[in-house]
Amino acid sequence: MVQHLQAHFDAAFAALSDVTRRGVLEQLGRADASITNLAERFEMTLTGMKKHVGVLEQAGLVVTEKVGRVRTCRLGRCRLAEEAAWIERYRRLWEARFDELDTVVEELTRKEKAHGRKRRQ
Amino acid sequence: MVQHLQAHFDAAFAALSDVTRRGVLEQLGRADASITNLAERFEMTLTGMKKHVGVLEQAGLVVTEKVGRVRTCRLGRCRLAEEAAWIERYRRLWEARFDELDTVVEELTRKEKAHGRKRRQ
DNA sequence: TAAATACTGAACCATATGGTTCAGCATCTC
DNA sequence: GAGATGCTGAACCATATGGTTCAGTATTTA
Repeated sequence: MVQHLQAHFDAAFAALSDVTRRGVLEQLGRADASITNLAERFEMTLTGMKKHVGVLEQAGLVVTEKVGRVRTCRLGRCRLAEEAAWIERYRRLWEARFDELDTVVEELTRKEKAHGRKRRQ
Repeated sequence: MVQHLQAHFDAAFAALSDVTRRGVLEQLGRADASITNLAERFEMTLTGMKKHVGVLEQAGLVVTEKVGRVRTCRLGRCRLAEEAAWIERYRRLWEARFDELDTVVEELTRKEKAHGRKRRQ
């Protein structure tokens, strides 16, 4: 279960680590699109775009459906909820860590003052 | 400026896309650590761990300082604020997109009801 | 000063990534 | 049915990734 989550994190963050793919997600947020649409908009070959869509699909961020000869891409069920939560947890950790550091610095400063000038170089 | 931000996104999300690196960040949230510390905890060679730390450092998530023979790693100034914001924006987009879809579905359902049974196969 | 510790760099390896071209194969459209 | 359209798969390419080993160098420590 945990491994499963971790694998999902790997896939989702990796999917987001490319500027084209982030662009595709934003685009699909505005309207569904075919592979051709996306390839044109991002100025690359169909094959190249299909690979990006594949990565996004693998991560659950996009779903596609082929009807006739055109494959339509739309946003998938993955809403990045866990990913957002992970980052939020990290941010709290970060803050706690630096509050702690502030305390240490403050403590040192306090001691410095208490012990006076004799410590100065 | 935008390119700069995009490059940062690339680096940050890529850094987060590995389970070991996410673990290192969580670890450093608890306490600073040397390369040796981290390598032991994550059961890999010093060289391997150093590469991971390098990636995290590149992304600004970690800073390191070598004093004597030990290099200490701690959390860097990057707090993933923009990344969190990006994801939140995406989530709102996602919801808007699906609300819209709901409206369409609702609309269809309404029409279906209005036009009655004659349409049914 | 010798041995242990901590890191570093180069070299290597397998696999992944981000792209391309080219040759299909369906499916529309005329 | 012929041609245009849209996608697909294989093959290729350069570079990156996630690891390793091995041979150092620098710094403690005994």
